[in-house]
Amino acid sequence: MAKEKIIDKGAAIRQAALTMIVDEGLHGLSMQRLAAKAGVSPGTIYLYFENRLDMLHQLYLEVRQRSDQAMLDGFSATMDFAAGLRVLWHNTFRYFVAHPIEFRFTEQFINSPLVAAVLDQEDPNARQQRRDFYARAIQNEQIADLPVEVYWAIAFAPLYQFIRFALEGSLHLPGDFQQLESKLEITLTRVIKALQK
Amino acid sequence: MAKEKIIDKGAAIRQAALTMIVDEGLHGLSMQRLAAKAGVSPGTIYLYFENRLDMLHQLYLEVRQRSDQAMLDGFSATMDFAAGLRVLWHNTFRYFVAHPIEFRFTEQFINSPLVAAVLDQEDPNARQQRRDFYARAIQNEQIADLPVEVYWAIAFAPLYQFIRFALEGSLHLPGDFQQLESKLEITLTRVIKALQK
DNA sequence: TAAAAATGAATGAACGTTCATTCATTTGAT
DNA sequence: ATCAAATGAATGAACGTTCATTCATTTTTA
Repeated sequence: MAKEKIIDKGAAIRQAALTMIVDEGLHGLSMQRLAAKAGVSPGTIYLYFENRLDMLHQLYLEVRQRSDQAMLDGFSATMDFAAGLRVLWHNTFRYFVAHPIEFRFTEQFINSPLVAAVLDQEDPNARQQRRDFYARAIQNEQIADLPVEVYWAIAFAPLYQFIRFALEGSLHLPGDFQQLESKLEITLTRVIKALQK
Repeated sequence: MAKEKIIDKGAAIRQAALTMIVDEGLHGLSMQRLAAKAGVSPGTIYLYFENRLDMLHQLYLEVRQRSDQAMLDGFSATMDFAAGLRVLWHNTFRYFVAHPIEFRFTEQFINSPLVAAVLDQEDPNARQQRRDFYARAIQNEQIADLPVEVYWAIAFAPLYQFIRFALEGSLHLPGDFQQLESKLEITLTRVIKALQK
């Protein structure tokens, strides 16, 4: 009943584009070489995307949507602060360790001027959930009443730096993932301490 | 005795290149448009740089050298941990708030695959000083005996995130810089708390 | 006036994008 | 059940432009 192999050209293009960007940079993505790598003709790309810039925007929004979704798995803004932050941290860490190409693509994109064009198109639900969580934690006196930039810089920047380390390192060695998760836990514990009243 | 105006073409090229990259991305830097913007002919660029890639590498290493120098101003690895970290944070913050283009260029570059080619050419003295400072702080029990990734993620990631916020925000408004420095100080205090034994 | 610095026209390769064309599949009339 | 008509996904050659780079020539400096 099921087809033996459905060749989804749109998916092939997306996949090839991400790895090309990660390997060669945003400037290294040429439409003709992308077509060759995706096993598709140049014209085909333009059936799926309006143009090169539109493709980059779409790629980012899709990748970002998926990681935002993964981050919120099992999370609720009404959770106890330490428990909620732990969920956010572990979800994010696991998702990006499993999807390193998406992590590096995201980092390249958000550090390029391209990001300005899509900032307002990011998932508003994810954003709102994180906001509510922060507001509630202050209200319940689970964390100090810190300015939002201070809160954000302490609560999340170490997480992303830690993921960067994890992806640079020797993740292929056995046992490394567990060791990393335990170091992540140490980091998280101290971050929570830093935010408390 | 001094010339009225010394036109340093090398400096004009470097300056124009940085702003072009910040405004249009690494892929937006074309040699011909760069020449036009720097008020120089295309061939002139090749008197100062071997080729486009060499220029990007040199730009990064020079920018990085200057920010590393600024960061270490008045710092010594033998300082008390809290005092030393405060010097590093404020130096870095002030330098990049005064040089936003260099900050954004650096962020773009280190998040691109180009960084791999120059990682081993970064200032080894700056690196060693930071290492010594970390080792001493543990030895003197001024901070907990944390894995280096944990230490680094907590001690510096919030600083760079905070600079990112500062550069996005309305720095041109009067009084904003002082307000930012006081928020930086709040962040630093909590980071130090997170690292202590 | 000799040397050094700078020029800018020229080059071929590569770029993003277009579009006339193909053809396997789906539709609908019989 | 048959088959002509219609569809639209996919192609890839071709377009005009822009790319990084070169080098014979001119300008500036000392």
